[in-house]
Amino acid sequence: MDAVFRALADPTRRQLLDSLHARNGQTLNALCERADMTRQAVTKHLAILEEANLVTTVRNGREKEHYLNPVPINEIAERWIGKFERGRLAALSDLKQRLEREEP
Amino acid sequence: MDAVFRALADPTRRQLLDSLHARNGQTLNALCERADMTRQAVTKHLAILEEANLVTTVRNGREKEHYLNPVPINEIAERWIGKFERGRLAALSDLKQRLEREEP
DNA sequence: TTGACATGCAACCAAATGGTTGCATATTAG
DNA sequence: CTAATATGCAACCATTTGGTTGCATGTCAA
Repeated sequence: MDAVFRALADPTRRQLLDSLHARNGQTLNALCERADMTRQAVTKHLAILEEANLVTTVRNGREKEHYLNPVPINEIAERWIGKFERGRLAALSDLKQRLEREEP
Repeated sequence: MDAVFRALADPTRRQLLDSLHARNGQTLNALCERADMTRQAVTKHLAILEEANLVTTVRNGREKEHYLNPVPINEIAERWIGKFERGRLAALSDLKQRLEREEP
């Protein structure tokens, strides 16, 4: 879970996920074309995404296909974000009340 | 949005959000008691959470109350995570169709 | 008023991060 | 076979990050 959050923290990595979301199974070089950095930098980002289980790879000859795995994102949405959403309305009205009390 | 993702990347900060979720409006010292670091370190984390608009503060005399703001988390859930969840179901049904076609 | 308490600010430090370059390896095409 | 292509590995570097210590400021209570 921590690995997923840290993987999502970087905009470049989110852009890579976006790219895979648009076209799944892209090769490393294909992903590099859309990114403004060296291939090796992209490789590092992909390794972090893989470690967070957000990307799965399949070796195909000398190429490596990258597939998006949305399960960890789904888990975060359900197990972590859901908790805060449930408390959302209550917290907002609570904050509003306190602010109004501050300024009579 | 980027600030929110980066703020959520650190486990200490997520723990602070948890703490505020359990008891909203806590003071800095109160938040420090649950954290295993100096007050100044907690201050820095809270500043990052504030900059991401995840935490709002109200000065109350010599104390400062911290309130959780779940709106940015909600926005991420709706605008960003939702996209991948939609793709997930599509991918699943796609996989299901392929499997069914594979095995007639 | 004075001392204790809550927070703020700044300098400093080690480690992690994000990127580069250079070279190695493996596979496919001609 | 050989050359081009696709990826892997490692060393190196600058900046950011997460933490510390030390001191300053502001507020409440006795």
